Amino acid sequence: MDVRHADRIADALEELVFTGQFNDGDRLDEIRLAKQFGVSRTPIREALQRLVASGIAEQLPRRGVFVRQPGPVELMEMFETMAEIEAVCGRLAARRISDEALAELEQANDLCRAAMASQDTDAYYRENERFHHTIYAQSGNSYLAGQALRLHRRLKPFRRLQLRLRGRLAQSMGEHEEIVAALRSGDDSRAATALRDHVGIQGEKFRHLMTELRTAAQ
Amino acid sequence: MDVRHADRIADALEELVFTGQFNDGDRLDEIRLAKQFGVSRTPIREALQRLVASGIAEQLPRRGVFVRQPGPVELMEMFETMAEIEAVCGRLAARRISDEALAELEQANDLCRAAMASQDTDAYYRENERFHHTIYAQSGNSYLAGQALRLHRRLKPFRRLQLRLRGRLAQSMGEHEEIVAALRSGDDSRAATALRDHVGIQGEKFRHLMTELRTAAQ
DNA sequence: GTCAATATTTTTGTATACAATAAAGTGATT
DNA sequence: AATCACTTTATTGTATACAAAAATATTGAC
Repeated sequence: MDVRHADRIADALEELVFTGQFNDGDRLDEIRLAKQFGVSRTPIREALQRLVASGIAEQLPRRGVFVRQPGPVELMEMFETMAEIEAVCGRLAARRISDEALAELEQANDLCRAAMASQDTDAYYRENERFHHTIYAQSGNSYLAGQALRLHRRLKPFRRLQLRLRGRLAQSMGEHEEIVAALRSGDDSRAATALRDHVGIQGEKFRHLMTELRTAAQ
Repeated sequence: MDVRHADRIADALEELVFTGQFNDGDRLDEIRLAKQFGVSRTPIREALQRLVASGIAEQLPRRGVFVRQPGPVELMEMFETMAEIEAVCGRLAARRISDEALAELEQANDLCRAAMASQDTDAYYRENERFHHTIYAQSGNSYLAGQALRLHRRLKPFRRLQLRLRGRLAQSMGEHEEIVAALRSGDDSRAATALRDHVGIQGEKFRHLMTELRTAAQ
């Protein structure tokens, strides 16, 4: 457990931002954070650099670092990008996926279904993540998979809100099955479409995300 | 011109890595760099953090920061990802592009052609970039456009090698015209395919990139 | 009381000092 | 000669000190 303070603090700050402990535009005060974490400014500044690099915060030279929560527009753009990237992963995976991975997708779906039945939200999220991560990996392009993973993580706190919608879980499960079927058949454009529609936010999903965002902001 | 040392140094180091002044695995010695740039270790360390964040270098805790040049496999993956992301930009742009932007694409193509005729390599690169950046922007998704731009920049040094291939420029111009035609017709899948094929590396292009890489490594 | 000019405080950015860990060197033992 | 323990050196990570810029407070004129 001998990890650099800077890394530990960066993770902690990320978590704080993601869980809504900071509002958009809040200044991340070095001295205050240093006292809070019981370290000097140096590791705090390194951690802040990491937040800036990952787009969670913004740096104004000689002014400070400010948290930057995505607004509705940017959030929509990020979800659209995620949908398109997952579609690409699916397109490539349809031609490259292994039988083992197909089995893993189905297993993840089974466990998702079980989690849904037993109201085990955590398990559902875990298996849902495994499902998507497997598709990223099966794109056969680890750079692309890394990018997908990165954005997936960035959107995590917002996806959480989204899935509370009544009946959404059952619909999501059906979409997962269509995705697996498309991948199994090797139909790349079908897989791309299925994933794009699954991840994308339109119609009811969009309306719901907006209301959730409004309430979360207060 | 009152810019932070750390930012200036990060840009300089990026440039040094991109222009091949460092080999894969080279350690970026803080003390040496500090003397070289005439500053203390502090801004050097901030700059190194930025390189690590952007994937140009890797950090091993309590060991140092090492430059990480992509090998042939990762490079192919990055080019494939670039091709797919450009395809996505094209797919979205086909439905969203403005008449002004279409005119700008054609102007960029005209200037590309002129640059080709007068052997003005710099002008060619400049207009080629404008062509692609315009398509990113016309995706109507500024987050996606930002990601595309980021990867485009990362691949810049390698694209330079690639385009030296005799006759490649003329072929590239033809592909540009097909892309514009697809965008003008609003045919999203045609635009996606045209861009994917244009950016992707297959057949002769692949073989050529590999030999260029081999010679560049020495 | 308001506004501008100036002084004070705060905060960032950089330099330096120090502590902890890893790497390199040294010598004894087999 | 090779290997292991131990010492020395070098390098990273963190703390602190200082300089410069920005933010804030204070003073004085009107």
